[in-house]
Amino acid sequence: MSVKILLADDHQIVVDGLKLILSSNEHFEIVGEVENGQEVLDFLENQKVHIVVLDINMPVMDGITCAKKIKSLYKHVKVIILTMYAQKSFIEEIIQIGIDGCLLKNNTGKELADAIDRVHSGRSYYDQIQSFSSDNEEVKQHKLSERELDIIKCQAEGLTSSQIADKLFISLHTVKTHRKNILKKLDLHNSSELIQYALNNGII
Amino acid sequence: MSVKILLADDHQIVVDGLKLILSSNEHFEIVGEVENGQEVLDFLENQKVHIVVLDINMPVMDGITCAKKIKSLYKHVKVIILTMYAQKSFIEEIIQIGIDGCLLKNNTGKELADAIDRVHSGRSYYDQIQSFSSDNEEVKQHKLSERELDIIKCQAEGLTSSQIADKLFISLHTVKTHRKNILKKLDLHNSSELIQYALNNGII
DNA sequence: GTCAAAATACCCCTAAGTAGGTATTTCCAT
DNA sequence: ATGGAAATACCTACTTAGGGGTATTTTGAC
Repeated sequence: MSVKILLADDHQIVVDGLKLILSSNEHFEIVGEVENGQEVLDFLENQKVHIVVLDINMPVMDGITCAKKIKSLYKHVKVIILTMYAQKSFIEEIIQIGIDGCLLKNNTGKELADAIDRVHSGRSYYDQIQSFSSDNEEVKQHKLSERELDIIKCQAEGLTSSQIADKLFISLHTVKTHRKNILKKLDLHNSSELIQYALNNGII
Repeated sequence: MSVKILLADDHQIVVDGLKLILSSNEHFEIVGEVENGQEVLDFLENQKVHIVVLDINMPVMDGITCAKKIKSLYKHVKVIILTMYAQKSFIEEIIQIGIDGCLLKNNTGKELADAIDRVHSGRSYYDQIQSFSSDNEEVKQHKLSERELDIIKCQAEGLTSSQIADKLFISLHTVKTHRKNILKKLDLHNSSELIQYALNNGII
């Protein structure tokens, strides 16, 4: 029986490429292509899928959030994350969520195919990432809370602290406290570094 | 005679995909794959290439800088830019440099093949971009000077204004003036928006 | 129920950024 | 050589961010 694969990436040309890479393997079957996390969930409602290949940086719903929902709603569906950067800060989260595989986009197509085979057979596939997963302690300290992520997202939109306060219905003091904690956790020192970090780590 | 194509993208999986997409067309020949702009120039020194397909966001040397050098050193070599975002701010520059084609990564593989055919036959291919190129006036106002780009890059590193001043050997006042002008030109209002803009437009 | 983490909110103070000017010099192109 | 853009520098003023506290309430896990 062929492995039913759903591709989720907002760049059509990447999807076209992945499709061709995977179609060279005859027991792979691309059952769908979608552009964001929400569409993944919509798709899974109606179609049988073995493996979802997820881009981390997608509009509407990002890959990590999507993976979380997949794993809580469809335990049997395997998830492979495809990402542009080595996203250290997410490794702990990725493992905790139970994501089955993780590859950088500078892997080769063959490695993706290998990862799919491996994951489909119930094992996991982490490339260039084993090194991180050992020292859980430190990683854990870097993990941000949901509310802290809210703050970052608002700030990335260019909102000032008081605008964020209004939007989230909290006090200006609270916003400042959150950002203070974020900067401390991540060892950053100003908003420029924060936005850079957030973009490079798939937070926004 | 087949069209000799050089692919330049730092994501191997995208390159693998492009290769497969293009190899379905028998008069295309992928003569090389490289990871950054410098390698493109090295390659062109020794090999005959008709068309270079360039990613904008590459390490070591970005796509725009590379395209400039290609066009000044090898007038006969055609350049097609492949980019993640609609990079409004670069359109004027792209046209001025004489880049032959520009596609977003959310185009399909077939569109890339069409673009290559079109460019190879001496025409140009701009997708979703014609709309910008008409009103040159406004675009020109958004163009940033070299020094302004320096300031942005420093700020993206997390440097404060006085640190930037020290690094560039100019006065704190000058740094502030530059940033003020940048924000005004781009109609942005704080550093978070600026960094976001810079990352989305290939400035950093 | 208890404990810890998260979210909330306030205080202080200093540093930095934002926004409006004006003005000079340097450099390139017509 | 002359105009215009770019880079430089300074002024005032106001706002925002950054960094140090402390403290309460809410929430979820065990």
